Amino acid sequence: MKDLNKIYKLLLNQYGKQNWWPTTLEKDIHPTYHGKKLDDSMRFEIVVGAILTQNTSWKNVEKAIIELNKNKILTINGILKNKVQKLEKTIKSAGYYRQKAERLKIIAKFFKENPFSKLKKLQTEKLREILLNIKGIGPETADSILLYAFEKPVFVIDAYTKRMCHYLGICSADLDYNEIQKLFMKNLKPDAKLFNEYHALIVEHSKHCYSKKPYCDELLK
DNA sequence: CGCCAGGGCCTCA
DNA sequence: TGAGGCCATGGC
Repeated sequence: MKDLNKIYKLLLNQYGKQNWWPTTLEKDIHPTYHGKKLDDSMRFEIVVGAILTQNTSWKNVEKAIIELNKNKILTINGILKNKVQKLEKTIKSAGYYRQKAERLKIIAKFFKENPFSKLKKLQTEKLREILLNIKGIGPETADSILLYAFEKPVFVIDAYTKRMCHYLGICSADLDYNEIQKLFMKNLKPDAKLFNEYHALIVEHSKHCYSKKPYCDELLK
């Protein structure tokens, strides 16, 4: 069995750097993050994307984010000022739009009351706990926010990661979120840049190998 | 037409 | 605590 560091090297070699969090920079509509230092508006956009992409393809999320930006709703105050019905209409393409509109309201309120500058000073574990107590934020969304918006070395586990690990014989199919996360974090250097790329590479690789059955992974098996 | 997409909440044992 | 139902649009 290949170890997790080896798998990373294979994926990086195959697909190259992913430079997440992804944006539609070619459309020149919202800010580009590539190689830039994150500011708070960028961090918030990442949080919004993390909510919208729950069980949803990024393509559909991208449309919703563009619509939010066009309507000047892609900010904490924008989300707070607009009616939930307006939010629902704007993010419709992302699916589950009623739930997600409500969730955006809740997280906007949270980040209004708790600025990034304050939250950044908290211990990662403490911040994770706080995020998990927000309605609409589960383990994957919390960890995506920690890793991509706060740049904390937290490994994000998603359905693809579980599928891939099970297929490769790295873990059993029913291993729970925290256990499989530990598996990655114990075997890798705690480096936010590494975790950022690794998770993105797993998603990219899985779109090729783990989207439709029967799964077939010539690269890693 | 059916399946899937970068999940999470609620309910009910 | 864990399995199952539910949420919903768009691509293929």
